[in-house]
Amino acid sequence: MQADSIRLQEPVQSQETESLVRRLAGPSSGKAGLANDQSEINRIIAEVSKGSKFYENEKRRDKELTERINKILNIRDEVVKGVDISKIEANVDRLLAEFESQRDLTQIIVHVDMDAFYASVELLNNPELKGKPFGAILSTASYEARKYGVRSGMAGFVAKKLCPDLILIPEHFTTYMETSDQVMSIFKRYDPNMLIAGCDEGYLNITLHCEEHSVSAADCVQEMRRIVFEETKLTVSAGIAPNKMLAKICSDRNKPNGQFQLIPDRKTILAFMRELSVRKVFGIGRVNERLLESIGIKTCGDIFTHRATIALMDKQFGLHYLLKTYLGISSNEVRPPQREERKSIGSERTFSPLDDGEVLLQKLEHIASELETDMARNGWAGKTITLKYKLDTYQVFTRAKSLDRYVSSKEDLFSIGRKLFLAEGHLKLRLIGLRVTKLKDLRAPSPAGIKKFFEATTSSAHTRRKLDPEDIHKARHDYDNAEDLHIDAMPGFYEHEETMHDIEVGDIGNDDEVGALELVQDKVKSKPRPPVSAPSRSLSSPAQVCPICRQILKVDNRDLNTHIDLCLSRSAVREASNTSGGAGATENSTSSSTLMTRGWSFLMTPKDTSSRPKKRKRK
DNA sequence: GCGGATCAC
DNA sequence: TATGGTGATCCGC
Repeated sequence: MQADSIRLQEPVQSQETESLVRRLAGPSSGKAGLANDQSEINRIIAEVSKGSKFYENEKRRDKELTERINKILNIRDEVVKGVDISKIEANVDRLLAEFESQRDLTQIIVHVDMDAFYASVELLNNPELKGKPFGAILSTASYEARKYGVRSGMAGFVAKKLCPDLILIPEHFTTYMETSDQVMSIFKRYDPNMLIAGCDEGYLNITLHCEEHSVSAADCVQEMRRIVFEETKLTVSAGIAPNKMLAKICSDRNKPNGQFQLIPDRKTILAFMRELSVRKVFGIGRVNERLLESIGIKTCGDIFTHRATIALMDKQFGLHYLLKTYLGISSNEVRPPQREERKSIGSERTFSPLDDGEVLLQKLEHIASELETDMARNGWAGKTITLKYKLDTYQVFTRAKSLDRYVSSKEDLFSIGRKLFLAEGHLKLRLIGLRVTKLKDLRAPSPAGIKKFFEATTSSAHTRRKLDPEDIHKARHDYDNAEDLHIDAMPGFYEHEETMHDIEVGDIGNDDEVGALELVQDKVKSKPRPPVSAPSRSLSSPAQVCPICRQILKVDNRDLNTHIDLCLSRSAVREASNTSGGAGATENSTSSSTLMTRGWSFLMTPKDTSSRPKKRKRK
């Protein structure tokens, strides 16, 4: 077969090609949904994309990632040299035991997830589409279309190539939002305190409901799904588990129109996690998947196998996060996002590439105007303005300015944005946007007058004038109305109350070493290249001295830094394996525990919504 | 404080 | 010909 001969030749091609092809398949591939033969689909996507600016950008990023991986592998090779692995493992195992002791199996958490939500709503309103592959660019694809590899976010012409019969329809955003509200209100009957996480999913804690109605979790969810279907004709999938991370993974298990329960039993959970691909875990995307893969971690079970490596490279991998993932432990706190948790508000627009400064300024002015409206409607002002732009090459840059006063008017937003923009010189852009951070809540009660607060809330926030349809539309669109938040918030899977300063795995560094590192980092040039042209990189590499090993190196700053990383790891490891009883005598372990807790270098920790320890076992 | 990167939806 | 918008977080300066 021809396919075979092609496959035989494949390994000759660089890994780069393989990973690039995967990258092009899009961010969602592998996360959820079909597990069918992706390779042919990926091949088509790569072929059709080839040569475009988008493709070139993906290629560049893929190359950078490959370099990053090589660097990590080098560090790992150095770091494991001559260390007592079993000793490190023993320390990790103590950490695991500590986490284990905090496991909470008492809550019944449900993750509900509408099946192909937008597409399903379209089907209701246009039954003609039934059984046909259709999609709306950038927002949805029916299950039939997904079979062909069509994904949301995909360029129309690529989608058409995958599925020539694809029907493209306009999207009806307001309808989706109204339907979403309808569905959410049903969920709220089971948990009025639920967390809405986007327009088609949410988390519920049904512990109380099940107790009060003497009903099992499975029956409760079954009923909830039935009622949603009866009232809206939409199907929903659900996962039942003792925490948010597990519930979310479970809701994907029997999709579409199914539910899956992970019984709250330690052994069951461990067995479940052992086989689970790390890619399914919230917070692990395409990049982290590849980084983990590079050190042999594909499933959550592999985390345990490689726990020593991870511990030695906590900075790169985030030991605590991965250990909790391996154990299937995460936050089980369910509550709506609070207004004061809001960190930024922004607006941005993509257009066909443009290099006329005047026209770009007009775009910027329009953005400023939209942002003003948005901020006014929701009662925000802010101190820092960030300009964002994307070149026609798809490279993204941001430029920020902090002020000594709060702003919210279009005039302020535009004039600051314009300054930032003009400082960049001549650019060819495909996107421009503004974001405001350091927010002040204009609706927050003033510290001075409680009375004022009371009047304000009763008149404007709670019993405001009747909503007209326009208002509903807008409120849905911009997520943060007082009561009914539709914020795409981080569910906050992991609480890392770091109560374990007494446990150390690889005591990374003493203060001297930290100091040395910082000293060097100060000298390192900031790497972002100037956006337009300007060849980056200094050409020659002056000789430099490593502050740790005193070796003289003829390398540039970046490589020097890599070298120092190695040196630091090495000495840290020596120390860790030389120190007998590493954990015992460290009552005051500020430096190491700081480093430990800070080690989230690339595995983003979903936000820890502090607060309300449900049943903290220890203080 | 700033800028780049990653991630979720 | 052609690949989104909003918000969050973390790291390394």
